[in-house]
Amino acid sequence: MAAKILIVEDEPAIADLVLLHCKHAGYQAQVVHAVLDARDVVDETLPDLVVLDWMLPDKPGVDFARELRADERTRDLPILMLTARAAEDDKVRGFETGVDDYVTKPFSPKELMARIKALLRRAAPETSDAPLEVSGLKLDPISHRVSGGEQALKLGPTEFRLLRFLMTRPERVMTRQALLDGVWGDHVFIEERTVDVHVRRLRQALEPSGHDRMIETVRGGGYRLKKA
Amino acid sequence: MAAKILIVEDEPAIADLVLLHCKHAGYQAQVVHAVLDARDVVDETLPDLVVLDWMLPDKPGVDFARELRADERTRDLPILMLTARAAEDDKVRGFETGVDDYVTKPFSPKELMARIKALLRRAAPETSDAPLEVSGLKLDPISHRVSGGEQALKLGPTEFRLLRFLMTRPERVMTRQALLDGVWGDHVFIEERTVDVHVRRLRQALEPSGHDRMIETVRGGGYRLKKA
DNA sequence: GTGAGATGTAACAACATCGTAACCTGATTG
DNA sequence: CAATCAGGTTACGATGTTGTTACATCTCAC
Repeated sequence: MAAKILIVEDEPAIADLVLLHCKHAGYQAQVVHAVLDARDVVDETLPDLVVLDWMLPDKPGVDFARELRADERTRDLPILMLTARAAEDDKVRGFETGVDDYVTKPFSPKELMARIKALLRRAAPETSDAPLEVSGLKLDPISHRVSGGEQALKLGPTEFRLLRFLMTRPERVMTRQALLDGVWGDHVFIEERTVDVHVRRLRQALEPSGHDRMIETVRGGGYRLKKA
Repeated sequence: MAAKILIVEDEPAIADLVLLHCKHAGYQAQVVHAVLDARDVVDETLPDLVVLDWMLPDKPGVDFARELRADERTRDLPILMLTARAAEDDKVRGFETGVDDYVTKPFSPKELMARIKALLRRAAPETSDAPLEVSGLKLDPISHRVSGGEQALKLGPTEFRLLRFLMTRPERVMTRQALLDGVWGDHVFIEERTVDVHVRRLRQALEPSGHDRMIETVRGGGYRLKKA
């Protein structure tokens, strides 16, 4: 399951360079040349990381970054900014929009790939224990409380971890194996069908507030936490 | 009251990156480039957290970490190690000296900040002697008096420290290990089940005023002091 | 429609967690 | 020294949780 990378870059030489390296590293990469196209691709495929040029024909890259941050669906999508400018001022502006990392041209492909890898490795914002909310369903990792609307919900430990995992990755289809790795641990030996049972239990636990319908089954794919 | 962060890093690019992010996150941050300078700053300002590079011009960062651990004043000062080496071996060496966390370059600024935040939160100071009150339950750290409503309550020493610890962290699920670290001391070797017994005793002591129900059990998680 | 594969559901036995009481030790007190 | 007390550990039973399995139901290609 290779990570999907979207490259937004109008200079062909650079775009090709990055694309090539990404593919070589085993990622599923795709180039677009303008923000307009980028929006479409993000909507359709929801990539795992965006490599974003600062200067683009139709719109500055920072603006697009801001757009991504504004949308719940892409709030945590890692963004790596690519730019010729090295001025301190720009760095500040970049970080203020929530760009995750910053590479100035000319760059070494090796360094770029290392940073991409690092971002992907930690893409899962599981580390943060900020309260989560998806469409009225609230989960607080600190107090371990879950509520749907005004209704307090009672979850078992595994259901809690499962829901937390899903809420940090809304709209994303998670395979049963991915759920086992993420919720149970990387190397456990558990039947995939067990996931189904826990999804069922989680749905049951969410029923009182009606949020059980947020968990969609993707036939042949896995499960997905629907946003609205 | 922003937390003070000291950054010990000789590579300007990285130092700036970290500094920028710290400031952006609202911390009071300062960069020094060598252990020699770091010592001075620590003595003068006693920061709340140190971001420490592994390799420094005058001395390895680990050595400085060891120094900090040896001094009573800085024994509990959180240290986050920054290193280019990814070898497992180094990680072990880092943790052995009492480094609290470890980030390998290249790193995602987002991840770094998340870890800094986590470390700062973990070190949340017990220090204040101000009287505590949570939902009608009152505790005075100075006179060691506890009362629920009009009812005066009688607690043993350990129960008192346990209650105080919980009252400074209401609504937060505390694992048994966290309670052992916080109430008994950081590295004691005591059975986790012992916590249960003391929670039981504390509940019994709170029973006269009915506040015993404030202490909730979180199955598979630990205990939590309910607020309302 | 039919059949095969995928998913939902319920039941179950193994296991883990937790509350509680009892026990033991060492320190303190009178 | 005896009595008391606080604190840590252990044992046991009640209850909750979990992974698996078997069977029901659904979906889709043919």
